[in-house]
Parts: sequence; structure tokens; C-alpha cells
Amino acid sequence: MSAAQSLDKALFWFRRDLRVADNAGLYHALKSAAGVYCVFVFDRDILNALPGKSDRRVEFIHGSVLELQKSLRATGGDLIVHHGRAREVIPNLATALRVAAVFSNEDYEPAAIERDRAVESSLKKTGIAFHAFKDQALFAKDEVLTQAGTPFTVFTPYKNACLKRLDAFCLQPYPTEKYFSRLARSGKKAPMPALAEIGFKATNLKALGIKPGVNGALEALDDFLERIDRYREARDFPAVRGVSYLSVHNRFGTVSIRRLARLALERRSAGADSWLNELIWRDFYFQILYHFPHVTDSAFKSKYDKLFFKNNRLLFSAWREACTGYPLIDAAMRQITQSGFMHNRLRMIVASFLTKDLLIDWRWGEKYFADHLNDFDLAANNGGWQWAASTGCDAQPYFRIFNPVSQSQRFDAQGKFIRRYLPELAKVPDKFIHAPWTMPPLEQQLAGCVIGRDYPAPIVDHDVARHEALALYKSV
DNA sequence: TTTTGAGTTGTTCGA
DNA sequence: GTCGAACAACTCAAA
Repeated sequence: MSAAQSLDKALFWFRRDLRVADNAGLYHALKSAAGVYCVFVFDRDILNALPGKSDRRVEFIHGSVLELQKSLRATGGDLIVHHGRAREVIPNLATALRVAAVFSNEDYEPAAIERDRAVESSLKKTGIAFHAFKDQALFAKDEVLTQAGTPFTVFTPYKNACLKRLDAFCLQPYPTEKYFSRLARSGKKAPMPALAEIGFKATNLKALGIKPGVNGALEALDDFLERIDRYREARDFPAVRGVSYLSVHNRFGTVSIRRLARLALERRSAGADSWLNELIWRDFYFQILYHFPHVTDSAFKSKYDKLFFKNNRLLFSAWREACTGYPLIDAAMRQITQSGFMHNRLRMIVASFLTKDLLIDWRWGEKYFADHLNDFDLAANNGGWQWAASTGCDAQPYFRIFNPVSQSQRFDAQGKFIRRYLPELAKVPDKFIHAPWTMPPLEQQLAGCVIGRDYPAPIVDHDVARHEALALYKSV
């Protein structure tokens, strides 16, 4: 787009970028048009595909959109909110408002790319342009390539190439506030639909202390900045507040990724560097999904599509329902079910357990996470699962199999996290908390936790399962 | 074109 | 109890 204002009216379409400040697409819209309408669509195509009618993510989005609308109104603008199919709503609205162009931010998921192409071609028929900008990633598409001009498929060289290019200049915020006077109101009074009107019920989101919107993000960020220098040491312990808890805000764009990277770069501490690394992992998987969209349903390394998983449905139910008999696994699975969050260390441990101990297809686990994680992001979730299953780009070697007991001893030594989610193990001595089936019968009675009655016996023997997994992976 | 060094997060075994 | 090697080669990315 030219820097000079050239359009009369434009429409900005919010998607996973639910903020006004430092929003790339909104900035470009404001800069190019005399008046900018804003819209958000509760997209039936997306909502109908969700697993249920009580979904923390919908409530999070709803709260964030409500706040977004308030802040746009405070500047003299407004937010039009629709409930319908975005691929119909957007072209219809753009025509009705007589805008010259629709602006938005890029989304790299295959389904989103397809939707945007459809919207763009509908708009084209009435002579309306469609523009999308990079906003959710630090670098995207072909910005960071190897010297041979190919996409990176190994993290470390990708990270090094990113770090060479990352600086305060490329992370400068887009100053949307300079152009707030160009925000326009459509004149039509269409009230924001309530959660129930879009077909969803309230969840326990509030009780969990998860606050949506830019204000929720700022609060989480302030809290994390007090802890960021200890991130490297604290991040692996699920019982400790060691991680940022910003993933859900990154998912829905209630905070700017450029701002986060800027803060991390300027901090110059080991903790901040280590966290920046995680932000680059997020970019890395966006980039993998964009260049290799086959990963959504196949192994990145095609030979691993030949893995013959056992896919025992009873074992899968036990994993989902937190009845594996391995306390750390079960506590982690209760955490995701009850809160929609799971600590990153635990995501790796339960993924390793599902694929390498239960010999269940990583796609089953990926789908369960997709249905339950508040911060679910296709690229990161798929990348994480393929990493754990050793089927991905830059995957862990297949013989690296997590031992659910030793991981528990290392990262939850006193069983603090375990006891938080498994009250039935409250009185089990620390010595047995990681493998309660090794408790002598008398101890079981004393702890009020009889194995097989109060807590399940392990559904698989890790040592046996490990050898089976090694044999299976070796066969391909 | 060939060579070289390296690759998120681990576990087990045996000396 | 501690420590190093094996696990398995393979492929990526840069020189």
C-alpha cells in the first residue's frame, strides 16, 4: 500500500488479532483510507466444528471482543459484530458499506488460507480489494530462508537466522493511535450478541482466573515480567508459577508478539533469552505449517506414516480420563480437562506416554489437545505432537522415551502438582507418590489409597512398553 | 560439489 | 553412587 491516503472507506476484519494497539493490518487500513469500519465475525464454520457448546475459547473470544468494541467506541469508532459464515458476511458487509477495500492480518492455517482466498475472490467480483498483513508472527512465509533459498526444517539454524535479523527496528510498534480519528461508525445499531445468542454456555473461565482481552493480557504480562529472569530455571516445574501463561493471549492476539519479543530482547537476562527462544519456536512451527501443510494429517517424515500404532481404545480412554495409574500423567490430564491449560513439560510427558507407552497414534492425542487447549494453535500443537512422536521435522530421536516415573521425580519431586489434581493421593508419602503401586499394602491402608480401589494400578508396564515402542519404531 | 559439524527438553546399562 | 557410552544413523545447513 502507498503511504499516502488513497481510499475513501475501508473495512478492517479482526480475527486472531483482538487488539487495537500495534495491529499491523489495522494500521495499514487506517493509513490508507479516510474512514475505517471494523468488524468481527463469530464464524459458524469455526463454531460448528468445536467439540461442544461449552467452550472456554469462545467465552475468551467473546470477552475479548466485548472489550475491543468498548475501546473502539471510546476512540470514536465502533466494532460491528456478526454471527454467520465469514465467507458470506464479509463480502456482503463490504458491499453494503461501499468500502473500497477489506484489510486484515494473515493467518497461515490451511483452512484460513482457503477461507481468505474465497473471501478475496468474492470481493473481487464487486471490485473490492483484499489486503492481509503479517501480524501474528515475528517472521513469516519466505522471510527467513536458508542460503539455498529453502525453508528451514531444523530449529537451531532457523533460530540463529532469526536472531541475526531481530532488532528493535523490525519490532517497532504500528502506531495505530495516530490515526484513530479515521475510525468510522456505520450508523446501524447492531448490538453485540450475547454468548447464549451464538449458542454457547458460560464456562469456568472466570473462576480459573483467566482474564480475556487486552486488559487480561496486560495483567498476565505484568505478572510474568516480575518472574521472567527466573524463567529458565523455573519453567520446567509444573507446581511452580514459572511459565508466562501468555499463550492464550498470543493465540488470540490480545497482545502484540512484537512487543513481547522487544521486551525479551531488551531484558538481556538468561531467563528472557530462554523465553525468546520459545517465541521463536512458535514462529518456527507457523513457518513449517505454511511450507509443509501436509503435516496436518501426515508425518513430516513420510516413512513414519508407516508406523503401525496399536490404537487400543480402552488405553486411549484411560489416558483421556486420567486413569493410567501414573500420577503425573493423570494429574496433567486432569489439569487440561478442568482448566484448558497444561504445563509445557507435562505436554511432552503425556504425549510421549500416549505415543511411546500406549502406542497410540499421535493424531489422536493432537485432536484431544485441539479440542481442549485454550491456547490451541494448529501449528504449535501439531509441531509439538510430531516432535514428541518422533515423526516431525527436527523431532526427538525415536529412542528418547520419557520415563513417566523419573520425569515425575525430577520435575515434581514432592508431588505438589500431583496432589493438587489427585486428592486421592493426598496422604501417599513422597517416597511413593510417583509410583504408588510400589506401596506395601499396609502403607496403602494408612494412606487411605488402596491401589485398584482408590487409585488405578498402572495400565502398562513402562519397561515392557518401552521395548515394544523401540521395536515398532525400528521397524520403519 | 564435497566436507564438516551439529542436532530442545532422555534413559538405561555396565564399569 | 557416579559416569560415560550406547541408543542409530541421518540429514540439514553452511563453509
